[in-house]
Amino acid sequence: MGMPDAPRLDRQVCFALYSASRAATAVYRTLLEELGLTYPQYLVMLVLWENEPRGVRELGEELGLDSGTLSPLLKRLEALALVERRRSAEDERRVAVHLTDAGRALSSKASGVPQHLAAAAGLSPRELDQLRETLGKLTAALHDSL
Amino acid sequence: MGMPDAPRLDRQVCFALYSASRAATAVYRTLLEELGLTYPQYLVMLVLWENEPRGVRELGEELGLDSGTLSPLLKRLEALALVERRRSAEDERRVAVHLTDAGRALSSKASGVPQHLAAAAGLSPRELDQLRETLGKLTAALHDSL
DNA sequence: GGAACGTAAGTTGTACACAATTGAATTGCC
DNA sequence: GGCAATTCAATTGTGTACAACTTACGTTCC
Repeated sequence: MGMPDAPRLDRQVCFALYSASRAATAVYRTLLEELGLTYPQYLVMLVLWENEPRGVRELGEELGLDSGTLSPLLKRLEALALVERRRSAEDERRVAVHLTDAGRALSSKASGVPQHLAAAAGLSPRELDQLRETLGKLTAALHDSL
Repeated sequence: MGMPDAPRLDRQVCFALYSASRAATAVYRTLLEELGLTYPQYLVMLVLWENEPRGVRELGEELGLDSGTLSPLLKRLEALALVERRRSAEDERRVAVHLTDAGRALSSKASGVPQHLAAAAGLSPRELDQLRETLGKLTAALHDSL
């Protein structure tokens, strides 16, 4: 029944991680549908709601995404009229991403999302805390190993 | 400094999940490079190494992926001569995915991957166990909420 | 002040994910 | 038996991810 030493074991943690991440994205998908955002777009908006304007590189550092991902994503946010990209006057290489009024206004419509997600998670606050901490350690160790 | 009630809190667990998952995929990317596989392709091979042949739908159920993801992925595995797809004779709708000799042989080359990943994770066996369990509960709850 | 180096954002190409649709094959139910 | 409903895989279209490359701009250091 199966190959003698096929690495089944490893499916465990990494596959669990992969599955959980996709499941969370799926829940976000339904919640964010009425806002017209995807999960990565929502993450960018979260960063901008905290503090704006931000450079593309800055956004990339906060989210761990590179310009290959962010450039088209920001173009779509701009097409939705939620952000504006302006070439910096001092440094023409930089593009500052500003919120529009509509982008700022979306913040209040998104304010219920975290509670919905916490409810859908079905874990106690203690478990969520523990999970966040373990995932942080894991991410750091994985990055160090590269 | 920042919007009054922008939902920063929620970046925590879900963003941690998203980051950890991408970090794990990045480590797999370097490990699997010499095998010529991506992480999702490796997952499919793991399932096939366990038991073979499998239908596309079966693979999809094990991995939580649909035919829109699997069909092109399996085509690439076939182009690599690791699998063969054969229309079932009894039910012409079904496609059975078989391993080739090369596909079977790859199993031994992949046998070191789990250990490498466990080492890169930097977590104790107890933490990994706990993490796997919590992620399992989380994934189940998230799926139930849809 | 001009070449070498470095940095920022964008582009290209490959590979997932997933919703929605299609088309072929099977099953159920009259 | 025959047709509607279902099932299966593939396809289409959109949106990430990320490596590799390009282009434009700045900085340094002669």
